Amino acid sequence: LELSVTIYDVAKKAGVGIGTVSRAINNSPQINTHTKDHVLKIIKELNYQPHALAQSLARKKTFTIASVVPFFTNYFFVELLKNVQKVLTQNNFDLILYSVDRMDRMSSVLDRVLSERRSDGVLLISIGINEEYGRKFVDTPVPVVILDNQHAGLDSITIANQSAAMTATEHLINLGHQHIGMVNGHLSSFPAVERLKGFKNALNAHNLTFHEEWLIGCDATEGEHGFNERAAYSAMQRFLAGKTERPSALFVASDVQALGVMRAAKESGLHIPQDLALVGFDDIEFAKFVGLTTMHQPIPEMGRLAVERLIERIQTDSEGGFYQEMQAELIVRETCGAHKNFQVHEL
Amino acid sequence: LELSVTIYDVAKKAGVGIGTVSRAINNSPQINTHTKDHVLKIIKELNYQPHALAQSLARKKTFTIASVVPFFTNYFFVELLKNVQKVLTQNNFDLILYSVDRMDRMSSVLDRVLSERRSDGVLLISIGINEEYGRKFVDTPVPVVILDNQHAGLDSITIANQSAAMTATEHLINLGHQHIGMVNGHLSSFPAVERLKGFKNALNAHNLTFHEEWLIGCDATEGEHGFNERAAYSAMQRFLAGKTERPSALFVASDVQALGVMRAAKESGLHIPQDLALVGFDDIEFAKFVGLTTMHQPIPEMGRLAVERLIERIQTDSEGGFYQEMQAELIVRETCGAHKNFQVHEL
DNA sequence: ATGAAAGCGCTAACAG
DNA sequence: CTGTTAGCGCTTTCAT
Repeated sequence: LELSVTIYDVAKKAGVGIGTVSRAINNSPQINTHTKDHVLKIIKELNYQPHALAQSLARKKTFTIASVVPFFTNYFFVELLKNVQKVLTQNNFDLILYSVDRMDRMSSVLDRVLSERRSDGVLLISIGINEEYGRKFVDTPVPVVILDNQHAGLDSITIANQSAAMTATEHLINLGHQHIGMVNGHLSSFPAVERLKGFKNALNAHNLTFHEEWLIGCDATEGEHGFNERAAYSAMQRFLAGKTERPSALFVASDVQALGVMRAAKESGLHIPQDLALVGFDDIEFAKFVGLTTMHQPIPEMGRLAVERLIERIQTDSEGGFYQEMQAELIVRETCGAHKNFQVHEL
Repeated sequence: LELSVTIYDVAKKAGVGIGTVSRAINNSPQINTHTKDHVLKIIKELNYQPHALAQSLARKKTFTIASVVPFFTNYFFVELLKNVQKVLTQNNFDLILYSVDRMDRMSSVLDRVLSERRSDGVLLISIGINEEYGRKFVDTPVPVVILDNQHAGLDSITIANQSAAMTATEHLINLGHQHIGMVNGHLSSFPAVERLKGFKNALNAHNLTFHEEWLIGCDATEGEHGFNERAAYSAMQRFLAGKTERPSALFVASDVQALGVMRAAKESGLHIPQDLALVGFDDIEFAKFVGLTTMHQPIPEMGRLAVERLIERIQTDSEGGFYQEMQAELIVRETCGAHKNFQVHEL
């Protein structure tokens, strides 16, 4: 209930000026070792802690970064965030987390992040920005890096979506599938667009025709551009109800969606992979558990790279605008039917 | 690349004093509507945004709360955090997130949170604090609320662990099970201790004996007091390898652990629920997907309540120390074998 | 090496 | 109503 002790209290009790106290805590070289020890002792006694906000204001440096994520429920974000946080902590940076649930609130969040100056840098995760904000972010002096999305002129790190989608699709093709559909997120999402391209490319490359009616889109109104279990479940339900002719295999744009597809398939009495082969995308923790064949994203590495890049930008104010693609890797499990004696998760 | 525009720039261009500008942005009643409009127009023109840190310093109020969570990978935290964030946003508060991976770093985080004054309040999620920090937190002027744990003298919100564990266990008993084991987290965790008590109580109440060897503890070295899939998987593997005699049912202290148990059981050729019935705890999103019978925690409500309580404390500096227990609810799905025609998740 | 003083950008009390 | 001024708690010249 005591008012907190300030640098003045320390200075007075130590019999020095506040400048000296400041030098002591910031271990400046311009201080006598002896006085420093003395000041440090007083600090301990008084249990003094510098006021972080005052420091930030004076230093013009906050040692925190702001991260904005879509209102996270997709475990891909979670795993990303976990690693982002980890690397941040290792570098003594704090994290202010903004999560955006409704797209119409996005701009207000972006504006705040841009100009409130509470952070030294911003990390946009899975956030697509329009031209207007692209310009703003390019012009702003605060470093920005985008993860799982991209924008010209801004540091961006993504998975190689197209080639990964091709790999996934070709795996199905190599397994003998000729009738392949795709369940995708909403095309307002960058990854969704890219993965669709890759899917089509694979089909083309193998002289298979792309069936528009086998492209199962997920409702973006359910949030996250349809990249969630529920949206995929509903979409799949509708799809199965409406068609008699269906593909023998599906490339699903994310693991959480694959879960929804599996649920819908099960309810329709379809067996996976016998009746329907599946390959997902992400390799979230749960994928292993349900035997989902999927494209593994190096999530920890992506998080690490993004943060390291951001911190580098902050500390060296180097030029922005680099774009890096990470490679995904096919993890063959059971849902694609690749193994003869597959053991899927059954209770 | 421009240095940011300050309140002085606005004042000068508007031909007023900075006080007036301040009044305009904080919509104080003590300002002429006309001048206010004028100032606001200039603000728009200059694209001025107040410096959040400077505001906080001057106001002695940050409008942000700090939350510390165990290095989150357990989906229970994630869902909690999601709702915490949501309610915070609704109240125009920001979130600084601290996550602690190693317990030995806990104290440094708690110290910082306590005295850096970057936040108006702190929310401890699933964090058990010792006497020393308990005292510190009780003495500090900054409001604290603890979620999913408790400490005397501090606002705490938990699920009614004991009675929920009893309910879960009794469900198994009512289904006819006489040989019931429990897989638990590490006993350094408050919920683990409470749930064990409830488990034993249920056994006692029904004249069933508690078998120490059927108490399957999870390794806390894997983090989160053993409340994770991996730890449970390993523990279950060891258990199944070592015993010939095993219980016919298991109460599992969390859903993520139940997932690990299921994985181990499957690998040992055990069928669930025929060979082994299971009831979990939490009702995370995936529980439904795998047909896990479990104790549902009202996670959104808990998050909401915690934040609302914290904000109330912040805004009214009322007394702390209230303790609230929320009730869990049994959700019967398939893993307990309750339904005759159960449909478990199978591919 | 150290104390004094000038900010950092804003709010709020104080005169008018 | 509005301008001026004194902080908020710290860092950082600038003298000494």
